[in-house]
Amino acid sequence: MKDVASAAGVALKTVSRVVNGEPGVHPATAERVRTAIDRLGYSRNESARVLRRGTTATIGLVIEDVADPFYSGLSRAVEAVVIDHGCLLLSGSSGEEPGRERELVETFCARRVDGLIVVPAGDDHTYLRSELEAGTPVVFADRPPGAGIDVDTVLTDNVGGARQAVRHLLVHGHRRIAFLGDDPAIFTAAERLRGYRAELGGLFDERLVSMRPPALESVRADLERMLALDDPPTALFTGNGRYTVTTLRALAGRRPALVGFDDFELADLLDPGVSVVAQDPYWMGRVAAELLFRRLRGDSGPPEHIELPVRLIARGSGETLTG
Amino acid sequence: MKDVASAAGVALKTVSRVVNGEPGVHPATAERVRTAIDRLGYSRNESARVLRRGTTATIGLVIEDVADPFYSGLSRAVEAVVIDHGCLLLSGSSGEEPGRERELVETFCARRVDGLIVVPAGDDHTYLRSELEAGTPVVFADRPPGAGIDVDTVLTDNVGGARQAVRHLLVHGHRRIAFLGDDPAIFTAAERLRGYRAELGGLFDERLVSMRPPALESVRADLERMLALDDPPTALFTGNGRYTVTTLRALAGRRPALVGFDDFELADLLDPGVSVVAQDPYWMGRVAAELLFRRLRGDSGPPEHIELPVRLIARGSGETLTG
DNA sequence: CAAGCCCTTGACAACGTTGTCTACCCCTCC
DNA sequence: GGAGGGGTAGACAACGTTGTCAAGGGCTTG
Repeated sequence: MKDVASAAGVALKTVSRVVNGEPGVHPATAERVRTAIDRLGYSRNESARVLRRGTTATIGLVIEDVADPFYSGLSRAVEAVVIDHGCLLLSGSSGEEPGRERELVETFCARRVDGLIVVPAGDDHTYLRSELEAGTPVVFADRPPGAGIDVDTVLTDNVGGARQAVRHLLVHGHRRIAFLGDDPAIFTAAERLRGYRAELGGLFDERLVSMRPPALESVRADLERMLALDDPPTALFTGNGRYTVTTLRALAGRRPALVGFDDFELADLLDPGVSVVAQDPYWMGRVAAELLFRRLRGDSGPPEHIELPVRLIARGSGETLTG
Repeated sequence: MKDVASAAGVALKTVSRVVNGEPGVHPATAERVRTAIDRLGYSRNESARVLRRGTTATIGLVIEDVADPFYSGLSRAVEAVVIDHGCLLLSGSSGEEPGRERELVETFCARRVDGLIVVPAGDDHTYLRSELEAGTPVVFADRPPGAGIDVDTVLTDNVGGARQAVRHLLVHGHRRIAFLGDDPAIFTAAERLRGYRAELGGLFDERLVSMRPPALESVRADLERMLALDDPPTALFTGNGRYTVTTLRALAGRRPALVGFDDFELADLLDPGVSVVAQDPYWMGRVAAELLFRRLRGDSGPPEHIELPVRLIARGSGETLTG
């Protein structure tokens, strides 16, 4: 900028004014400055600007894994809202590791993001306290913060969704309904198990529950074990999109009734189409981001806890009594 | 930091030393400083640091759309490499708009990223010239830069992949092979068309080519038109993952032979399994990122043009002569 | 005991920007 | 003609950090 100023024969401040479109610069001068800028290929140093102004126009997003369609959908929605507000998005994947989640949050804070959207991997967020006290708004998405922290949260109606899935299977005559889901240490998995159990009531049988990481081999083993029971399941409820796909693969052609949590591309093209209770990741991203920007605009009401509904999409796999 | 210094009763510089783990600080002093840091919840202001040091430990990534599995896979790979090098990744989606691509690149440059990985949307990259001259390394991935710019590039062997797909169908007896792909203004689409045409030779028939955005309705219309010909296609070659899925949907149960460019989740679970020539987005991301870091370490050889091979995966859909 | 060295610490400037305050010119109006 | 006002322009400090240089104290060594 100094170079531009001397090239255009004006003071530093005048260049600054031109760059920022501030009024009070003679058109001819402004033109001269712009020419110098183009000629020198100058671009404003954003770090210096941030340092001086104290605001970064940047939002941080911590998700679990960009390559998971649920989170990449959420990511895209957040990015769209962030751009609409003229801001930049910083994002990173925690890979379900609490340490990495914290690292990312701290990196983002060191870069002085104006706000944060976090899909937590861990369940201790006391490390966020000083940042929250400093006034940085934080919105938790998909999973709530750990004990002792109360901030804006956007969740899916996991319990209701699971109940809806199970009820759908019950209505179609199934009595032996298995649940295959993620480690119950993960909030959404635990909630869905809770809904499953509540809806099943007396029909609940813990031998029909398998909860561990969605590796093909382990899912297959659990499935074989269940199907070998005297009273095997006639229907399956899978706890998330990855689980549904892994289960389909493990079934290798066998087709007990199936309802999955999360919609996924091609669910309609399989035979039979896979019935699901669908979340809308794009919507969740939008809601979380809009809420964050409302906070940034100064809304300082009590923390909001939003719960998004799910939608059951029947495609065939949950409507048969074949088991 | 000033507050920390006075709280700990030391000079600014001593705090700086502790924060950066520099040697030459008495352990007891360091401990006192650390206590003060914890108590005040201090975190270093990265902008000031960048301003002073001139290096940001940040890489910028411009892709087409985070929510596309190909790009989210690439994204994840780049992120992994970037983290291994202790850097932060800035990423954004261009949405196939040249203007947005440029905006993103310029935003990243204003934030003084140390390097850039770009999946270009436009075909004029002269705007990058001053940045390149300033010494910022740039790697193009998936698509090459526009005329007049010669930088590191990591592409897929699009022509070879398309030939391989077509050859596979020819070997299985097909003579009427249609191509459904994206707008040929998109580099990869044009290249794949070129490979398709080259491999078909005299069998090429322009009535069997459809190239436009992958909207269900237009794909369906083109497909119906082709299938209504006197000598309709008995096999289809689809130009990318989104196209393959859209085509499957438009086919609505009819199953001419099909080979798609790009692998996709569940391709193996459809009936018949969908044969594809598979790219590896994760690998492309790694290669591009490693190349970028080699440049950052000072490698200043001539621009490299890497072409990654594809792999044909036969799953059944391309091995039948049913049309 | 003095010279010299290492260990620890601090003072200060500089990075590139912008907010504040002031200076100047030209015009209008009394 | 002088006072006042709007339109332009610049000087300067400050943002929070780190690199450079120098100072002080305790130790070793001749």
